[in-house]
Amino acid sequence: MHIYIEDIGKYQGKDVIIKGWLFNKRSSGKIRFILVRDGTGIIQSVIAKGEVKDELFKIVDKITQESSVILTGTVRKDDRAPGGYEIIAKDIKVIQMAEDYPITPKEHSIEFLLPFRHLWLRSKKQNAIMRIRHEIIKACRDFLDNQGFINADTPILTPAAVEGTTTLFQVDYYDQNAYLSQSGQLYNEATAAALGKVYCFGPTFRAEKSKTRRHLTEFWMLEPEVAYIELDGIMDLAEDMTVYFVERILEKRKKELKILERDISKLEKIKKPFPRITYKQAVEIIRKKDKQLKYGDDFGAPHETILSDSFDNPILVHHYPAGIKAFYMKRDPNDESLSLSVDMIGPEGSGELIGGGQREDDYKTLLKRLKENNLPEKSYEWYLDLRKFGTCPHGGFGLGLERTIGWICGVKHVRETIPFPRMLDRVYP
RNA sequence: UGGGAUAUAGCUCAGUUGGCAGAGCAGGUGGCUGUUAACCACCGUGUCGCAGGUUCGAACCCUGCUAUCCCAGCCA
Repeated sequence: MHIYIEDIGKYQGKDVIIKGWLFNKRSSGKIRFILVRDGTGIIQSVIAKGEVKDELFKIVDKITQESSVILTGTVRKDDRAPGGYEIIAKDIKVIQMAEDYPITPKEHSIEFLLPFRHLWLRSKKQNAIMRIRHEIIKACRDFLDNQGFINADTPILTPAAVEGTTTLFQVDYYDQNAYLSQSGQLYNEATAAALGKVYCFGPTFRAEKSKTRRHLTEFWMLEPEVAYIELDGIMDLAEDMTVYFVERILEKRKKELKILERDISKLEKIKKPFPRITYKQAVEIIRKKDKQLKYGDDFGAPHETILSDSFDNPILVHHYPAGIKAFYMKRDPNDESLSLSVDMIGPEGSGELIGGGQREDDYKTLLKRLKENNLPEKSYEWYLDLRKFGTCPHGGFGLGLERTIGWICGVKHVRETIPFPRMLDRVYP
């Protein structure tokens, strides 16, 4: 019976079939140990001379790393085996003998590994990161779905910029130009007014000349948007969702965190309530360590790290000056210079994980903002309509998936948190 | 787009004052009946990033170029 290695514990004493690839092998006299991986785990198999056909024994000596194999044998509990179980081999069928696998069992540099990303994904740590990525996605979706959110995805091909055109990828769209979406937010506002509570989740594209450990040109963003919500409610949502997926990872993916040598105690400290501080208070905290920063400046990466080092939890920074936020942010009725915006700065220097806020919901004010930003009114006609036909206070946020995974996994650079990273100088493989 | 660094064996790196091109790992062969990144012995491997220059002599010094990595702005 074909089984997966992650389920091996259920088959003690039984004969099973494992379909996978050779991870590594060792030998000692008349006994051979092979490690087979199948994507769900790694299992050791023992091949002893005299207990199997001589022919099989010879094949084992020849199998190369990453050759595809089908292993048949009996499951046995044994403390000497990594993982606690091993398979006493009865038969091994080589589906294809791999030649000179480039990623040998030793340390490699990132320069070497990146062009082999298609193979690098087979390694233990990358496997663990991808499993955590999957779990975070699933947890966020479950969290939103349980609260009655509707997944209403927004287009990737869009007619115009959301916030300026310099950072957009342009594509030919029959006889006109289109752009790859850099946010689903504006469309989210339309679906929120149609469905109440919505989210979109998909790839977003930024043609920024960014070459930092927190940037990809193609990344995934989860964007919830809610009708009849105000800034405090948006912060509650961001906080609750974060606590939810952190708990889920600690519950279901401890094994993967261990493979990644992640300090779990840091994640166990994530508890409600998160500190909520105004932009002004944040500036004061940062200025204790960096006098260069002035009120009105946006935070750079080192500033975010100073902030995150001051707390165990993620920090919700709200009421940024309107000048450093997008045109659609609603202004604070008590102070027109401030926006009803919020960013969530992740712990341990993981950076801005969430950006969002309450949207401008007044037709005349929004029109004025468009003009101030020299945005083409015609392209935004449909967006303005949302303020003409039953406007209401509403808002939401965007969560950067790769940065979130980087934080949870304790991986510094976001390129390892997506199967195939797209960066300024890299679109292969 | 700036600032910093690197480029030597398949990989990770060392290479002293300018004087024969090195090690570990991976690979190959042999040995070992419970190995855990197994171990032991033996074996092979080079456009020293590219193009010039200085020098009796350059991996090393000088000039230019190319590529890559790190950090940052913009942002999620």
